[in-house]
Amino acid sequence: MAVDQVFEALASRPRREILAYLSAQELTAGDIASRFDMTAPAISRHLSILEGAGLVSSERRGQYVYYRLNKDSLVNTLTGFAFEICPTAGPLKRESRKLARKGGV
Amino acid sequence: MAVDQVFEALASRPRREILAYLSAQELTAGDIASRFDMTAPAISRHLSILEGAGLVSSERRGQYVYYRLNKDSLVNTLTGFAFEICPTAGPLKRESRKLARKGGV
DNA sequence: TAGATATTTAACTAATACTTTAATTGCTTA
DNA sequence: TAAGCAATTAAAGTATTAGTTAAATATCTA
Repeated sequence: MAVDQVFEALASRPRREILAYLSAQELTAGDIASRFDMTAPAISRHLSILEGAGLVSSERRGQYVYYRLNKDSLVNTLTGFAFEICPTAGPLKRESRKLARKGGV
Repeated sequence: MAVDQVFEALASRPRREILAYLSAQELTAGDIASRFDMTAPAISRHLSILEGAGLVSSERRGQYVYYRLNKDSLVNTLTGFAFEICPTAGPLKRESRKLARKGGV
């Protein structure tokens, strides 16, 4: 797993915001660009960094390129790191309880 | 919470390694520097970035400055972000189950 | 107090990253 | 095929970052 690239990719607020947008639905590059005060090439670069880190995937459908979030990749990297640094920290355990109560698998 | 600073701080392999070292025990700046092929001033900078992000704390005791990990800060930020992006992703739930089974509070 | 050790700050250099404009590629449709 | 939209790549400039050495600050000890 490309931990270096993941953390590098996350070290940018616009890139984290892109992930947040993609968490709700897949979007075209243009959709994403329209949500930022930034040129299309700039967004394209950010997207390629996110894709290089394995955090998103892209698929061309006709004229458009659709991007979607790779949720497992993101969560695996973050929790993997968190557990490595801090195997039994409180907050994560609290989240765990919450999920367990909800019956989340 | 300074999410920006946290992710900025984590976007550096040596800084993540420092956190890993500190996860086991508190260490002086010199202890840490001796583990890297880097000058003391460079390490000092890394430490101040980590401290600025709230990920570590420092305390001078006599001649030495001891650094320790702020576990909650790290885990809160990472899991907070992971849950924001991806509230019910598989891996985290898997970790949750594991912890629940162990009886981890 | 003088000297030695630990750490940080300052000043500088080299390498990276970000953004913009301009040019290019891929696809659609008239 | 030509025109037009979507998206990326290329080129170039600016800004930020990481690292170095040298100097300053803090503390300990002889």
